[in-house]
Amino acid sequence: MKGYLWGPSAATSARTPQSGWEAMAIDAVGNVIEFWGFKRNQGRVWALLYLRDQALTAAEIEKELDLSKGGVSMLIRDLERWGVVLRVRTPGDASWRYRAETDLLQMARRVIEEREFAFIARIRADLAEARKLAEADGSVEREKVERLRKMEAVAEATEKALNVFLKTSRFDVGAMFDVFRA
Amino acid sequence: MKGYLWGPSAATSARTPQSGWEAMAIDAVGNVIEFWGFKRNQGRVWALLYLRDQALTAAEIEKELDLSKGGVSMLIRDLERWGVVLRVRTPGDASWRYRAETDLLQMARRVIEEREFAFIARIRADLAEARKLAEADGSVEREKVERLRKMEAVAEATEKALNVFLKTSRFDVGAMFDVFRA
DNA sequence: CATATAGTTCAAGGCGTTTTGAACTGCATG
DNA sequence: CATGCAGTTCAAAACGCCTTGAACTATATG
Repeated sequence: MKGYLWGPSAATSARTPQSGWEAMAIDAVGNVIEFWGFKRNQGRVWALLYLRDQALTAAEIEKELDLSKGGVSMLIRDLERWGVVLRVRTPGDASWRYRAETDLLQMARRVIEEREFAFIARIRADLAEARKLAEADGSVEREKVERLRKMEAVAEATEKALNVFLKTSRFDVGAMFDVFRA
Repeated sequence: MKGYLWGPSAATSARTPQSGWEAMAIDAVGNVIEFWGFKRNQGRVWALLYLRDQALTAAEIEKELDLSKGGVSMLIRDLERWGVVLRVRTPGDASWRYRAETDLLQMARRVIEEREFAFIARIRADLAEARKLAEADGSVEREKVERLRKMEAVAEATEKALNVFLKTSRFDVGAMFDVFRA
């Protein structure tokens, strides 16, 4: 419903969607990717490139998704860094073109691993530290220390669940996604 | 580092922490809970009540966590609705007191189930709809429809992974957390 | 090397969410 | 039934994140 609907401009290409199904799919991917903790527009850019199945210029992406020049630059930088978009130089053309690599879930897993694990690990460390301090302080009741220990377990549980989450997306899902790589 | 450090007020109770370990633990729980998609301060309120192991008044919570009156009211409302905090009336006291129930992870799972599944389901529906439209439109290449189908698979994968995530936190973790209920 | 166009950077602005605080409601008590 | 305090509500402020757009840098071309 947002972006991607500023008039027909029918001349652009035979591919320009008349009915909104392309935009709908693009936005849907944007939403999935947002769920995984990335920016909506990162998902939309990837989806556009993937669906069109051809390398587009930054200017084209900007126009198709109704983003700003600077925004496209930054979004592409992220996607390149994660290896899900490739920058290619076409012969007679002065500007770069970008095309989608297909391992979107792989990258999600990788980035989440780096990002979230560090975060949860830090929390666990804080709780462990708090418990140690409480234990050292002789005046703290045993029961209270016990409760701190249980709270640590919450953080551990989160870490563990996250682990399973990622493992699943690696094998279960990963196998399923070999279609992409084929 | 934020909230919870406005001077000693040593008279309040023998429990008032001199060294920051209690605040540290409370903030850590706030961070875990935020990770699970709730408000940081919902976690902090729960953690305070759980750690103190006694029913506190709204005024006390307000003071201990340096929150506003209105904020405490709303936070408690949420926690009550989710069943992780109970409202109790003490005999000689005009005001309510609140105490922590111990099934924090249970509630996280329940709320996530309601909230996230609906969200992902909607996305999947959008993608399916987009594919149907594309299929109906005869001018769309087969390859493109195929790509739409693969994008649907991403959404399905997300749903599946989420499922495993929640199942894990139910059994694996759930078992571990029987200590809370004991 | 001058020019034009592509791409990058980042301060400022926009936007959605959370928190505040003041007005209000409700309840218990004298 | 008047008073005071506990609790609720909600508009406005604060906050954090994302995007914009203008200035800047890099690159290709004649």
